[in-house]
Amino acid sequence: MMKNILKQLRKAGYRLTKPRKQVLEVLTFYPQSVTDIVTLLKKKQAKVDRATVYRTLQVLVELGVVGKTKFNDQTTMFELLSDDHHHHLVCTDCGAVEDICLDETLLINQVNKQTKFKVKSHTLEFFGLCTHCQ
Amino acid sequence: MMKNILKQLRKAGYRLTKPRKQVLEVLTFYPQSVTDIVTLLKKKQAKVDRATVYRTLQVLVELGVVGKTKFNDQTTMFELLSDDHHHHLVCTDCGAVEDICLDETLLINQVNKQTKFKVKSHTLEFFGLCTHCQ
DNA sequence: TTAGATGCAAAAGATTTGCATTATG
DNA sequence: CATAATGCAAATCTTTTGCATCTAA
Repeated sequence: MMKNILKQLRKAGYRLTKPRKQVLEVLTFYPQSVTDIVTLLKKKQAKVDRATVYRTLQVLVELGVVGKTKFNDQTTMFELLSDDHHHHLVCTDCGAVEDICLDETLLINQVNKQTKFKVKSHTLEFFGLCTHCQ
Repeated sequence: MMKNILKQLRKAGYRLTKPRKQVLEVLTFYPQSVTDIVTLLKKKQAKVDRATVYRTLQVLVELGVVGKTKFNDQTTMFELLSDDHHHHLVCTDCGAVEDICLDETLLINQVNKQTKFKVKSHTLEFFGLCTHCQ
């Protein structure tokens, strides 16, 4: 998995530095804030500057390896992207995040029918109550 | 329209102050950043402090009169909500925003079928190229 | 060896908050 | 007239940037 990402980085002309590997080590398939990531790095004794974390995430998002999502409050979240294109169910009570796979072709079709706008990407998040909190 | 909002404010126990009315005057049905709003207010000679703009927007969002959206970059956007529940087509080239009305019941149904999560709200934005920029 | 990457510190934004003052109801 | 709301300034937080130093290739 991560091996693969490292290859992609190289292919794109980026160096495989220690900080970059360390950031990749703490990234997950669920969304984390920059602060989450920095905290995890500290816990692992990995001394990576916050600015470097930002720079690394920027590169990874560019490569399409990491997704950048905004939740309803303020926070920007980052997560590793798997092959399955999924969305989030965010609990507004406890903050838990569930993944869900949806078929959006119907939606995209609606857009194409209504306008000439060329859709390249989209964001879709759901907010509500998880099983625990309802 | 705005009369109606003022009534809602009153009913909720808020005072109809000059700053609140002035903010409402510059709000639109398309998304604007706080800076946009502050600039418009200045143009109109309305002296409303940035902090007051934030506080007012917070109240209006709470009342469900104003929608708060995040676009892909960084900026938080605010817009008056009309009765029609619509979504945005954001041009990644020129920044233009089109509205579009979609029927998401199919989507919500998919969610309900797959999980016990209780969906209260959702966000859905599309990014791509407008007719001009493609 | 050398250009790209990092750390650090400072800058730039965005948002929030405390408090004395103002003005709505 | 009581108190909710405002303006102002300061405090926080998030993200970006300049630059000297370091390091992967």
